[in-house]
Amino acid sequence: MPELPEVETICSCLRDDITGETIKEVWIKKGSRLLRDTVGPRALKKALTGRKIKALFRRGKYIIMDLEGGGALIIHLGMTGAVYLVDKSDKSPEHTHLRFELPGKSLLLVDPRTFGKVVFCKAGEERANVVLSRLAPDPFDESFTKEALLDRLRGRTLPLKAALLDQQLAVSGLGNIYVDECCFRAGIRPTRYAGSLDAEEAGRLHRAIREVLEEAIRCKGTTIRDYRWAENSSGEFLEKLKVYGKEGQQCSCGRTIEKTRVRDRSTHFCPGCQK
DNA sequence: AGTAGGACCTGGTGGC
DNA sequence: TGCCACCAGGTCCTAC
Repeated sequence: MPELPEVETICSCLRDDITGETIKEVWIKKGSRLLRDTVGPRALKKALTGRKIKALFRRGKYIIMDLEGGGALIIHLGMTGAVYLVDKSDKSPEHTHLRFELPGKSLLLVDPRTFGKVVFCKAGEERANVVLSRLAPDPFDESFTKEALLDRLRGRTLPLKAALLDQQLAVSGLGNIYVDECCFRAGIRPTRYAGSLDAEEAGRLHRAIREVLEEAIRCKGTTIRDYRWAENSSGEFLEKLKVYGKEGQQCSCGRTIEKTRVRDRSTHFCPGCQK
């Protein structure tokens, strides 16, 4: 499940290989659900063919491919999406939705469960994109401070877990796995009301979010089920998880990790370490 | 406006 | 062995 560290890893792996390259040809899966929120396949093909890739970067969990001369392709990988390069001679695997022919290589977007999506923004409309303009600060953005975090959570009556999963509320880029890990590192129960955090706790949470994500990026993400950061490679953060998927196991403090549900999402915490 | 909960989707898994 | 219910969760939609 691609969250911020996985998306960051994908971008940094692909960046050098595709920046400056021209999209020679575009193939789109017939009736692809990933295009449900953007222009039709014919228009998309026309908009991309012959264009040079100017930059590839990330905002929250979104991948943004800037095109030379304006315009951008915004990609969200949902739960099971993957973007990677293959040889030109390689066949597209099952569930390939998009294939760009680049000089010497092919760029694939593969997504079995089609929770992901692709949106094309015309020149000058990139900043106006509805999704991106509403996104909460990126955890590594200067504007993401402990004061801003406290401020955004203040007065909220929803569970902290739900607040951190909301990409528009306090911080963007966190998903189910990293929210649990960040709350554990901060020593705060994810079931608490978001507005109940004091300044000291918000400071701990702020630091935990940056530390956990930095470490996960160094590990090239977490591999659980279908996520791969590139073809035939997997992240190593799985081994560093402290609570996610560890229910019934012993925490280093001696207590047993518990699993509960918050807003219908599996939620893991240590009753000893997290108040 | 804030909050809650269901829908979407399909591969993998475990029970029978 | 085969079948099937169930689970995973990011985001969007609707209801209150």
